[in-house]
Amino acid sequence: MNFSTKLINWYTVNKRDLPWRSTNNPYYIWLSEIILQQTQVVQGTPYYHAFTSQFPTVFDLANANEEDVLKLWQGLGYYSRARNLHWSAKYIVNELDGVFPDTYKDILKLKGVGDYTASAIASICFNEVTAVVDGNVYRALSRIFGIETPINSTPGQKEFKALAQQLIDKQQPAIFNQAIMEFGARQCKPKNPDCSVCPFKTSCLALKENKIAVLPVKLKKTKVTKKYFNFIVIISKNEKTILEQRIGSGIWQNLYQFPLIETEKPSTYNNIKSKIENLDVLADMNFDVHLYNDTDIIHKLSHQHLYTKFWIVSVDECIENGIDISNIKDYPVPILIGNFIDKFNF
DNA sequence: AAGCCGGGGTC
DNA sequence: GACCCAGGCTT
Repeated sequence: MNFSTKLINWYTVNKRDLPWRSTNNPYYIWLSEIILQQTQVVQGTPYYHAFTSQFPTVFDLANANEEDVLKLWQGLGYYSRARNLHWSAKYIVNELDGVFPDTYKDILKLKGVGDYTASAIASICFNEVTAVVDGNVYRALSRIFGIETPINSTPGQKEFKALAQQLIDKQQPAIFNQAIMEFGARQCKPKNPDCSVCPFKTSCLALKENKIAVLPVKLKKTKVTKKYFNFIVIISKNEKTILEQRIGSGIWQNLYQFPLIETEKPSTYNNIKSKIENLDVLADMNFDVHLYNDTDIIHKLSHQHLYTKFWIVSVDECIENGIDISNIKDYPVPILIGNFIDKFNF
């Protein structure tokens, strides 16, 4: 039995019933693929339902405000995905008359769509024979074929793409692509896979040579840096607070946050209080400062650990700028801020 | 080629 | 703690 037949037989028996498997509509497949980039199915599924419900067509998404798209994306992370998704929806509507591109080459022109996502959409929706290579495929192929080329190197990416393209079932590329990803996710798992029930157990080179735990090979790891964040939560007499939109480069682009004072080292009360006094919005005002969280909240991103303090600043005067606290949940915020807003009793 | 970009889960 | 996730963009 050849590779594809073995794989698809396994898939037929073991596949999950997932919402996006019941459609070939490229708009829905696109939504699912963007949502699932670097995201597990269990985490992404609620967002898939939310997006298809709130934006049933590409026109609905294109007509939305970016802020509404970010709000719906809140909590999922990698927010450039949401901004690019919105950009591409407008591009499809304005430049393509709302017709979704139907070839790998044209799908690749969408922002936020790279080789993997273009291959997935082109094969699943349009039966184009373009092999997908995601984290699951890297793991499965590196083990079955005993390939030790680092998967995050340029030669590795080319080698695995070529191998997948050679293996793909040209009669049913849509099924093959979904099958190999599902196989990597459910059978050829990162840790402790049950190789005794694997359809490739007799031929898998990694199993034969006891290399399951060391494959796939990956080049180094990005080192994590520590940052010290102080969020200034202003509460005025007229029940307003200040939210600022993050602009420019860096994390959480275009999301909102309380005014942020970043320090080189853990801050002290006196240290922060003097900096709060210099905030323009509080010029010549009397206020009281107290620390909300006794111990730092450590928010972990992929390459930063944010040691976070929330400082509550009560102002016994009215402020003119700022937003009504009653409307605070309308703004898209990073989950670190969102958790605080949910817990804090304004 | 290397660094950056989230949040949640497993082991 | 280390590693992973239906990756892609910027420098």
